[in-house]
Amino acid sequence: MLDLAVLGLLHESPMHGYELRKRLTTMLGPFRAAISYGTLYPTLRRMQQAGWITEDSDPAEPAATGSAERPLRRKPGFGKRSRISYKLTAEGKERFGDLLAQVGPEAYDDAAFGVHFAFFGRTDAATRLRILEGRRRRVEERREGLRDALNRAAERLDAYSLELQRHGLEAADREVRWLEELIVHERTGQPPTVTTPHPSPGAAGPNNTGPDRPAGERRPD
Amino acid sequence: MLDLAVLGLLHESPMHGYELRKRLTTMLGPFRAAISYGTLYPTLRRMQQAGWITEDSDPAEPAATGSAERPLRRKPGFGKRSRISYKLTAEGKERFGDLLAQVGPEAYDDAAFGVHFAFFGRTDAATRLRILEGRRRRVEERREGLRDALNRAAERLDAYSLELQRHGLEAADREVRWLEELIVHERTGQPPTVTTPHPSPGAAGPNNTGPDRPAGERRPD
DNA sequence: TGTCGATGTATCGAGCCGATACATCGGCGC
DNA sequence: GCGCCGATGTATCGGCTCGATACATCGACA
Repeated sequence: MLDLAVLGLLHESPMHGYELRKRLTTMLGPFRAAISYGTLYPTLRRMQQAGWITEDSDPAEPAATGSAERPLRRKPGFGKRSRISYKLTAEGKERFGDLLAQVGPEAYDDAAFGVHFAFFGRTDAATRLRILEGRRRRVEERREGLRDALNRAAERLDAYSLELQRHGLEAADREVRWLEELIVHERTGQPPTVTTPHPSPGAAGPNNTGPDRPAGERRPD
Repeated sequence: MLDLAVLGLLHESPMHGYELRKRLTTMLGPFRAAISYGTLYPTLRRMQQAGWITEDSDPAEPAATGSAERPLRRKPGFGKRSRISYKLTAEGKERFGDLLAQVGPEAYDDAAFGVHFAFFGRTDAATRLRILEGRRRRVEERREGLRDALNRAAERLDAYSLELQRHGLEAADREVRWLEELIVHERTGQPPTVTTPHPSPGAAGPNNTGPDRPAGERRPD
């Protein structure tokens, strides 16, 4: 889950941990609370050891400002810049493509679905459809469970528990309808968000005209 | 979080782990996926060591059915009953009351809020209001974050990310409105769920007429 | 008789979180 | 100029939690 998100963000441009966390938080906003540093930094180290990312010594200011050698931060009271930028390796890009294409049941969980969806612009149409339908089935099961609980145990529950179940049922129902709309749009080749204030002319639209694009190697802008 | 839920369920009647998990799953349905046994059993052991619960040797069938010895599970091929029922101790009831009354910021997280809400029938009115308002503030913050992200970065995001943010924003907005209704009902002394199919006459209604009831010792039925 | 799914208890490795610590930098008041 | 403070930024630790897995029992159905 986190791997895919980090690889996708670093695919756009190199970044350091702090910035990465901010982007992750907004990206996962609807589904998770936030990513802790206690999660992010071990993940970065693990991905570095796997060879998917490397430390990038200076992304924006390539030390050309003067003769100052910028000795790095490593030991406290010694050294300089405190930022460590990470960038994708070739293996990292490959890994990103693999993770985008392979869709297991774990892709239907709240957070994982959000990440996959956020990268739909780089995903081929067949995979998009599979993910949307798998997610729909997942939420439908949840909805039926709620509905059964409401019908079977209505008398045994007090008013507050009842209201909680009712609220959950409504939310699940709403998400199913949302997914259904998206699936229809996918099938007819329409991009989503026809109601968005900014139609984002041309450039930002996903590649939906040709189905089954290879889903790798696509410049963000 | 789990502690409160388990104590609350065992407060109604003794139960074994499997049953406990099923009830927890429906109770937390709207907010979490499910509680794993790898979470539940260590929690039960911890609560047992803390003295809040004890093993109950036979709740429904007190071995009076006959001379059949019901070989237990303990060691394979040795021993007796396979179910282990747990019940609350006096300390457990006390602990439950404490957890119900004390409301920190952790009570506003998705899952914890759901648990607190499910036990509102045993919570005094002042605490109910504090939890609802805290939760509202929490969701409002999330909503504003989403709104800002949508306004600031609308051009930089592709259509799918945009749609994801929009969907999350709508969900947050809806929950805020739901909370607001509940708060109004609390303030005017009305119980929730006026739109429920079963009005549940009398018996199941929470004690909302008298504010600041001591929030302990109340038979479920 | 066999075996299959539901019930039931239990553990393990790995992931993840909240709290915490510490360092740097720019701006603001004085 | 100077100190303080909040935002930026990296990092670790203990403990909770999950998914996978193992194993045992029981009723049903062929």
